[in-house]
Amino acid sequence: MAETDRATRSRLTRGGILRAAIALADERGLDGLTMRALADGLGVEAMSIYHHLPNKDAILDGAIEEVFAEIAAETLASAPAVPNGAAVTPAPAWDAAVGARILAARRVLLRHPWVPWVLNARGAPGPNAARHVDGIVAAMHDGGLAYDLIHHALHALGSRVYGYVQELSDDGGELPAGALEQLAMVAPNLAAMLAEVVHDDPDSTLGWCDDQTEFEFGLDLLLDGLVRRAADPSLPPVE
Amino acid sequence: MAETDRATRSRLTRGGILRAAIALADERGLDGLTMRALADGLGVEAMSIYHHLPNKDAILDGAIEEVFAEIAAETLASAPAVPNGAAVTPAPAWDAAVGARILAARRVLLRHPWVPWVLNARGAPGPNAARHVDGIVAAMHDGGLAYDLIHHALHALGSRVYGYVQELSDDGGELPAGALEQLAMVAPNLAAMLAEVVHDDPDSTLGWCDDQTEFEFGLDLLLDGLVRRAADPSLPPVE
DNA sequence: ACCTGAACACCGTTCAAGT
DNA sequence: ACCTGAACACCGTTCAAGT
Repeated sequence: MAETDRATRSRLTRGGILRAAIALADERGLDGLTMRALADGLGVEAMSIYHHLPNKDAILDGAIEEVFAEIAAETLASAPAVPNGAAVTPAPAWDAAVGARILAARRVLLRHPWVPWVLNARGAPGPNAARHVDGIVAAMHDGGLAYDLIHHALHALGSRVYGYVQELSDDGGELPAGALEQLAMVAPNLAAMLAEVVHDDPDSTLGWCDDQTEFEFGLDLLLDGLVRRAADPSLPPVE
Repeated sequence: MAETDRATRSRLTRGGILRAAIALADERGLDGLTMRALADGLGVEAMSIYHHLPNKDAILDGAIEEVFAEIAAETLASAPAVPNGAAVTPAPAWDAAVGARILAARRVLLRHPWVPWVLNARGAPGPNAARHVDGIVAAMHDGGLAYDLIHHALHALGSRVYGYVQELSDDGGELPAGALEQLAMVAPNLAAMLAEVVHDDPDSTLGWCDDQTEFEFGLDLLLDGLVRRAADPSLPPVE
């Protein structure tokens, strides 16, 4: 079905190109997403794409926007929209509401591991991304936070707002034999820590993503600190 | 002097290549660091470099290691080494010691704005980077934190351990006229926040780096939370 | 041994044709 | 209007020579 679709339909659409780009990046990674490979998958010549999207950056931006549409659906399914009138049900704590939105985004990004790389390189480009952040700002504002604190909070959360943190250590994997002993010669404390922390995270096979526990730990750390500062503005360094 | 140096010395060295690579990336950005441009600056043909470094990734890894040597010097100048015996002077609070090390790294990265991109793409590769992390682990361990909590802390701090956070919003700049009104139609809460937060950060001209206040706010938020969890292990979600 | 020049296999993209 | 094919200006890198 999808096969005949692809074979018969030589007519390109912006949406079809973006969906194909997402599928290709999901499957072969960001390096596999080239204009020529994308055109190949669409049964078309590379240059045909330029009649619907101006350049590759536009494809990446468009693909990211599609992903934020997915995030919006996932958010709606798990976190109710913020009512902008009086709440009929008892309002949930704002930090739980924010956490739910962020974790919904994370679930979607786990299906599209290349997205963080594009976001790092190009930022979050369009209205769908803006709406995602807007929902978080709204939840915080409804929780009584001042815009100034909300602004600091967005910076402190950083990429976590979009559901990811760039993983740098990749300590989940199995180190080769003797690696720990060699590390101990240059970084004994780090080696001692790694030796003690038995690491069995079968989930962290994706190199980019930290495992769920670490993500939630860092998220709670930040949200807790923000809750405390919202309650007691005399706390350390807001401005 | 440096001119004649470059002109007369056609003899290449690994160190000289790495220093030239750093200077080139500092000056023209990561995209400007190509094998051909690097060779040009060294007064040599592109292929000559391959006799001293196996490939471009090795150049990037080597350059990062040089930068971590700079960080070590900066750390030594501002944060005393952790004594591994009994402290003669009253030991500083571990969070202050960790913060000093991280802020020292940040000062160095401000001189090399391309480094975060390489670290994101390739991780921190060598012994100098390991020693930097080791100093932070040591400071935490001396402060009485368990290795398990230290491990969580490293994940929660993420790239902040190396002195940076990837900036995504770039909200410091001047928005074009009417942009805020247009944003308000799709993201009213976000727009209201931006409207209220007058942003005058002349320092944040580097797109990649958040300004010092935001960096320290997020850092303090995390360190405070870690201090509390170290003092009261019954707190939320350690494991 | 160290350095060179031409060439290869890729990129994204421009341009002049085709229908 | 939409799509094509050749070509351009770049990459990192291989290879066969040069000294």
